[in-house]
Amino acid sequence: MTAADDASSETYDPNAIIDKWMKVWEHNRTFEAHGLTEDGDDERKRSYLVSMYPYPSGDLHMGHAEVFSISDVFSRFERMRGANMLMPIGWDSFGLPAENAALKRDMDPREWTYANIAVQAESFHRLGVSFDWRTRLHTSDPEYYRWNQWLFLRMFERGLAFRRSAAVNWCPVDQTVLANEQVIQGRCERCGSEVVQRALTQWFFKTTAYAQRLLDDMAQLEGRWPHDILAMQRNWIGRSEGAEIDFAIEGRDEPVRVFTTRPDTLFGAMFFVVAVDAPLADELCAPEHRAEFEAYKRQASTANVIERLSTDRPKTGVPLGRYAVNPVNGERLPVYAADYVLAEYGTGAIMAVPAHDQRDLDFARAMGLPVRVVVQTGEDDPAETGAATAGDGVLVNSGSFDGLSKADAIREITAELAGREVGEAAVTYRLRDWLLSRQRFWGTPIPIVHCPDCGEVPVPDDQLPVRLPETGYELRPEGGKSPLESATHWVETTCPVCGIAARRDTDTMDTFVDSSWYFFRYPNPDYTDGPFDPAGIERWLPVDHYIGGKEHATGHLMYARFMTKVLYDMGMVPFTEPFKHLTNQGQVIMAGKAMSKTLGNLVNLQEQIAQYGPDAVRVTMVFAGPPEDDIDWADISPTGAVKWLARVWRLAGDVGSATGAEPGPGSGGSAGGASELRRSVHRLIDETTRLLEGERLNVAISRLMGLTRVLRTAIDTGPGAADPDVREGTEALARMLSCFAPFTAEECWQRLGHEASVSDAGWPQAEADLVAMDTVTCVVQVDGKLRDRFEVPSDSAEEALREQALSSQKVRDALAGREVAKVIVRPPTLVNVVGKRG
RNA sequence: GCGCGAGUGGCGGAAUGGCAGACGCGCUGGAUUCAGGUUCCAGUGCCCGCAAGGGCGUGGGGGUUCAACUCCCCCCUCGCGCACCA
Repeated sequence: MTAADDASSETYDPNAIIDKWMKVWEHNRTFEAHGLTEDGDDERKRSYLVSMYPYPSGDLHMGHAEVFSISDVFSRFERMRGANMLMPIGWDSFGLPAENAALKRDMDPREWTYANIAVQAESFHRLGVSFDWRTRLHTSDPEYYRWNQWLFLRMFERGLAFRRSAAVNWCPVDQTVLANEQVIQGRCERCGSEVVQRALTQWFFKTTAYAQRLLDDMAQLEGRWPHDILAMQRNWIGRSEGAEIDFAIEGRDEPVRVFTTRPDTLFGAMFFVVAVDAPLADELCAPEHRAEFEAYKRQASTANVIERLSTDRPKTGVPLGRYAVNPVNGERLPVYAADYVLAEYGTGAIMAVPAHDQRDLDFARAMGLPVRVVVQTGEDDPAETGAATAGDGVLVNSGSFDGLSKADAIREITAELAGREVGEAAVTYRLRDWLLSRQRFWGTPIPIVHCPDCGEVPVPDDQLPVRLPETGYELRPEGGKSPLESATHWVETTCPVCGIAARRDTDTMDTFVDSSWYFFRYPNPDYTDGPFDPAGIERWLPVDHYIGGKEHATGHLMYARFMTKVLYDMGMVPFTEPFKHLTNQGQVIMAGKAMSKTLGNLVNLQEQIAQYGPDAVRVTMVFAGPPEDDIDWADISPTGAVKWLARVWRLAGDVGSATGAEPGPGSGGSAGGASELRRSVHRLIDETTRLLEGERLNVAISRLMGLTRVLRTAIDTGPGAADPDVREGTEALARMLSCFAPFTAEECWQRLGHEASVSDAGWPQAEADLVAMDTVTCVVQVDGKLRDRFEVPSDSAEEALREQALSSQKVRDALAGREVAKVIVRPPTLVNVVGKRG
């Protein structure tokens, strides 16, 4: 009876078609961008879509499947719509896990890394991701990290790369320092162990010099980056406005400067606090307090970061036996050392105003120090309640400034201090410089030679790259020393300037250096005259659409923005922001928890693919919810996707094998004579298109499912499989499906009698006159509640709809005799009849 | 503590001021099948009712509006980020 009977002897085998189409795409170079670095005659709009590159730890996992499934929908959609699309792929192949794996197995990190890359590359092929494989790069290749070194040297020349001693985050397990961005709640991001503070000499990039620009340039990203990422970055940069104020110190020539956001509370300063780990504390300590101070300092430095972070910990500190002088009233303020003041923020010293700062009040109460209210807010006395008052109010106990509001007082007191040159308005940021040196092997060697005579000497450009030594020595880091220290032949060199014996720097770079610019190199990964090809930059950059997880909000994304601004200042790129549009896909979790080996709740991607096929896994990921939402794999199953894809596959088989219809575009024709089927098909094409434009991928799939049902019904109970309108709809379905399920879509396209590739067939065009509705359903409400509905011409006038509604029996019943107070008409879809009350 | 976001059927989710629950999963019933972990059809928010139909319903409370899942205010719960940043 139906054509389905003819095709029913075959079955849909999603895994049998993988190799076939992989080879076709590769042979036809289907997904290669046109003219990577050369001008061509290609008139199409160029579009550059980048997914955050993977780290090669083992095979691809469910998380990768999600990012790349989503990315591939965006990319294929744009390509089908006529863009000259570049979707590159590379590997973030330096880093700790490779090194730890190598140590465990007693092998070279290179072996482990490149073996994993090979596995992942094959898995990407089998997932059907439409990469241009010519872009492939690995950051651990000397041809790549050479340019990390080159960029480092340019930054060194500009004073943006420098070395200094600082209290740094130290992971005792991984035996390396960590950037602030890599410390999560006091723990190492990698291994989860508690981070401790150590004083070490380390390399930094001067990100603080770009704090204001990182903030200002967010204006370019507003609306095109997720709102919460921008909020996190703004928070992370942490701009504070206030004043810097000089306090004279008795017995010291130089005053000590403090930063405060509340210069209006200066008359309420009752004591003065210096960060216990700041050099200033050591300097200011009077001899009779030395023993007590040293004991406290020791105690504070052994506290780990987690303890330091706990906000409700009682305040502690010791007096230093010195006095600071308040510049506005000459009062002598006792100086304390305490660990609640941070050495790294502001100037490492504060004026303490217990009445109006909770921390200062806590400290004052612990130490029995006086409290003086200087802003009358109407709240109860902080000395009694223990709650500092931070709100607006009127100044009291503040000499000639009494009576001023908070805002006025901030302005006037700052001006007064500035006039006497003991203070000035100031801005401070929470952002710290980027600590980039790591005491590990598997990273980019820092291209500096330490010469006993010349100091820090850059390795000349023509000697780059400084290659990592071959292994064969102890890789295990120890005691804060890089494993490279033990590669004696590598370390020992001569000074490039004076030629005497010198030593190479043995630190390697944070891998976030690698990832801060990799997207610039993709268009020409073999370029040898610089880190990236200017022609590629000109043609493809900045990135039109960047896709990746939001765990990189204040790390990678901040570093990439920083690096782009540095490159802009160097004249190497003509833009200041690298990523025009950012999408954060959610995570794939399992039963409410992140998947992890330790929890034993890993879902294996290859098993899922083996069971359901790559297309069903892709569709399941994309259909599960909006791209930015997490997917709980425990809540969903690819069985629905498999069923749907098989349904489409049978549909294409039925239409392809039906006699009487030739392959080709639909019959077209005028809207007047168009079938209801064609109208439905074109309406669904239109909706799907607009949903994809709005990045509503999950809803777009629901429309394709709807199209599938419409076509099935048309075959079974309508005009049949040979009908040209059915063919038109089925071909449109195959084309649109190719974004989500590329293998199945190719197979359908072939069953419909076409040559590969469906990806070259173009996106179906919805015809406007078919999309437009002749009639619509008009709903009639009484007092806002639905009471009736009728089909009306879509150009119905307001008056006609009003009359029709008022003559409805159901409306009259609902009114129950009440008079009509008002009728709201929204032609042609809604009438609301409002009855009189009472 | 500060910042951001979310709460809709048994589940994932649709609906961004105008028909709440599209689409899918699951479940129930039926058809097909030698068989079914196949396919197809129908049903599926809750309550009353044989039905027609009616009432209730988007975390809670208030408000704006002819009309609120949607906008505003308060509260509750959950998630994420930062966290002694002066």
